[in-house]
Amino acid sequence: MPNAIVWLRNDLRLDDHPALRAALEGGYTPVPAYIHAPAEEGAWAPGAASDAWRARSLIALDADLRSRGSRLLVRHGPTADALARLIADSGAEAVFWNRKYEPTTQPRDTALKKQLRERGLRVKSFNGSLFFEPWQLATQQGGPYQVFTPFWRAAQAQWRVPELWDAPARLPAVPATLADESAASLPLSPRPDWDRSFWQHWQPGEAGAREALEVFADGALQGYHSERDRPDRIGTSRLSPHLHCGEIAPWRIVRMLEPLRNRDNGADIDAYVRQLGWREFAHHLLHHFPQTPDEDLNPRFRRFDWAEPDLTLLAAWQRGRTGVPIIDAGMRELWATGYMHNRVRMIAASYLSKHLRYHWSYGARWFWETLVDADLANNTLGWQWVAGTGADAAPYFRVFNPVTQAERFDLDGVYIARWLPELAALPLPLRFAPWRQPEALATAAPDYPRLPVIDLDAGRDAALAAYRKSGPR
DNA sequence: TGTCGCTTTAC
DNA sequence: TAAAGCGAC
Repeated sequence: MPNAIVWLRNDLRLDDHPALRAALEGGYTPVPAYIHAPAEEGAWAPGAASDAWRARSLIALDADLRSRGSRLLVRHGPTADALARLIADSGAEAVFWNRKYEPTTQPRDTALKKQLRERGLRVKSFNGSLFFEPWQLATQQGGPYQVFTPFWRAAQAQWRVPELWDAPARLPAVPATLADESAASLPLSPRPDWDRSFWQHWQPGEAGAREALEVFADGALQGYHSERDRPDRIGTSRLSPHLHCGEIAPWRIVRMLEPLRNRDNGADIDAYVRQLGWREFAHHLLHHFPQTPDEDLNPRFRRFDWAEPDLTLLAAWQRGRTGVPIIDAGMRELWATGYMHNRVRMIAASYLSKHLRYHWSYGARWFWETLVDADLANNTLGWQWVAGTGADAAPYFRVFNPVTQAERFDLDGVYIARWLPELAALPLPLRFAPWRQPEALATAAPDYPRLPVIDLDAGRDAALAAYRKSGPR
């Protein structure tokens, strides 16, 4: 059988893998390959936490391949050279991959496709990660959607969920002449190993993704619609890092959840699928507005009076020492697990971009380095949304009050107590705003900040004043 | 997927 | 006196 390179990127799975399927159905021996080439992703090369995740995911993928008689080839970039060498060494006649949509990698992949075809290879790319290609949905005028609701309405009108496809139990062996390099040898793990504590919370890899889906389907799905905002509960799917690496296809999630639909959980399933819709929307926006990882989409903010970050305060935000418990709990959850509950992400992001008035890109960069689910489309949309600078964004004047939010969503203070154990001794209303009783705080937690780094009222007022000053419209 | 301050309404 | 309603940011 002729060989076909199956170039793996953010699709580290075997089931529901269009490129792998195309190789097999085309009568090829798949040669699965991963090429490490972070420099080609420019300023948004994967951050440390998602690298650490990917290192484990690659090892899991290699094990899955080996259990079926194949294996993963690992190579170093430049990608064009690594592919050329793989093609030469294997005599491959075809190259298949699933598309990525980032502004740096997409032009690279388009150019590669052209070059490889000119050399007589059969090359084909597929949609391996989205319900819709980012260019597929368009407004009546033919432009991109900038508001989620009409985007989602259009998506639902054309809704089609791909068939599931299970990879065969046996795969053809990769030619023995192709050299091995262990996935474990890639420089993807942070030093020092700050990620050590992550892995009691996560199992990277396709099996881990499938297990996370089962846990969600049997648990948090019931009541997801209301509980997903509760950081103190396991109220979310926790599938985001698995989705980011492509360890599971979103259509498999939908196909697994839909049969569970009953009288009680219809709103829960709809609410979850709607979140997958935001992921689609994020990719749609990144495709049409490729500058948005670095620039405000709304031009009004070019003349907005962002504050020059004080590096000490920025570090306080990063490491959970702002003096505002719900934010510090979230930032410490992030540091300890590589993840933060979505509701808390919004509260922490609002504080950075409004109370502190730092440009959201400082926060986006920190999340990029520390989130295991860091995804350029989602991270960009999320930050521009909270900061009020993006598409269909919360208006800038919508300022979250972190005390009110904590009272509403962490009502028993359990989340705060979990990540800020030093505050667990404080009684309830005080735990949300400990500066209101300095003596009690000093006794319970002598090392915790006495006051928020920015006073809540003063920060809010300054943000609103800056917004007014940035002009009409 | 907000907050605040003010007014109105209900008791 | 407090909950509910409303407009402005």
